[in-house]
Amino acid sequence: MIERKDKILTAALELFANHGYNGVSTNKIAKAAGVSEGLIFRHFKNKQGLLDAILGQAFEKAAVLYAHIITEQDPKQVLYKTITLPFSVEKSEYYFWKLQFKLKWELEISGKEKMQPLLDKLNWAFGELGYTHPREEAELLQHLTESISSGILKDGMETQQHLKEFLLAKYKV
Amino acid sequence: MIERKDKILTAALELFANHGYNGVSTNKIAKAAGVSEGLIFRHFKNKQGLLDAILGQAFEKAAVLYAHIITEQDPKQVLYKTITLPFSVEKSEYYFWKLQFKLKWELEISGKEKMQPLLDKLNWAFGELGYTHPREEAELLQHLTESISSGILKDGMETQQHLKEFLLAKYKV
DNA sequence: GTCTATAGGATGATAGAC
DNA sequence: GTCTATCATCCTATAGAC
Repeated sequence: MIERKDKILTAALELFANHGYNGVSTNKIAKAAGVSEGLIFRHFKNKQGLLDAILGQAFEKAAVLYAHIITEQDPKQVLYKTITLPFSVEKSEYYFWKLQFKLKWELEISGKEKMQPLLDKLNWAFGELGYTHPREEAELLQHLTESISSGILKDGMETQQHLKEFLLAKYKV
Repeated sequence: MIERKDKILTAALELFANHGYNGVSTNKIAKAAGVSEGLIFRHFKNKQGLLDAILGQAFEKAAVLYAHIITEQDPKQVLYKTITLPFSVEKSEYYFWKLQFKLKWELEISGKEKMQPLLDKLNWAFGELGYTHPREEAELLQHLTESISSGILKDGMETQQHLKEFLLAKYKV
């Protein structure tokens, strides 16, 4: 039995991911979830509380993905996993992922702190591999995966697939 | 004498760039411009019309910047101008630039077509310079400038400055 | 061109019954 | 937990006077 609270969360996630926070009313969310509007406020206090609940879920999902890279001990594997990460996101987590990018611009929620450990790990990996400017290489690769992710979300994974192969060859991993 | 129509455009640009299209009401725009709300609808028909007018201005500004690169005949200079472009945007055009990124996500206005001639030019330049995969190199560099632009808009130009030097050295331009 | 006033509807949020 | 009814506020847009 699917709880109504979860139906609200699922409907809100999809709507927020597709139309942004300010682009979706609680009325629309209630209708999409097949639930009365008042119930949203019972469960989440207000609209912002609903968003926070979804963001909490997103944070957990992201932490799992990042842990795979941060705990990796082989520097070449760190690069490999970083490059392939945008291409390995599950269909079921697609909306969580899109929401991150949407809110980063709409509400200027940066999520920069969450990326710092990843940047540090890349820095370490490039150093281990003998690159002369590991810090800059790390920032560059992070910028690349960021923009490739954006490309996947906007135009589909097929349009970026060839860049994965190209990057893996370029970094020899 | 500054026309009231321009005051509306200026105020709306700043507000849209900072809070997004759905995050700003015509009431707020009117107050920021020191103008009656009704005047907005006289001049621009509706809120969307106001946005379209601003987007028209933004398009013109962008076309000028891109023309500098597309008309360039020296392949090395094409790379140089592409890399330095995000760092050469005028303070006065900052809001236009930020608005592009905001709307790309909020309203899913891609602006992809506008970038195609730039991508073709980069493709040509990398080919001229003897790169074995000019198409992929072009897409990679475009992704990089896209993400560096994003970084400048979010965290300031200082935070990305060292990447400019690093990229110029990397591409030997 | 510009303002004031206002219509008509949507929005976030609450109260009370079941 | 859930729904219905409702409220005060805000929103886009229009009408009419100056």
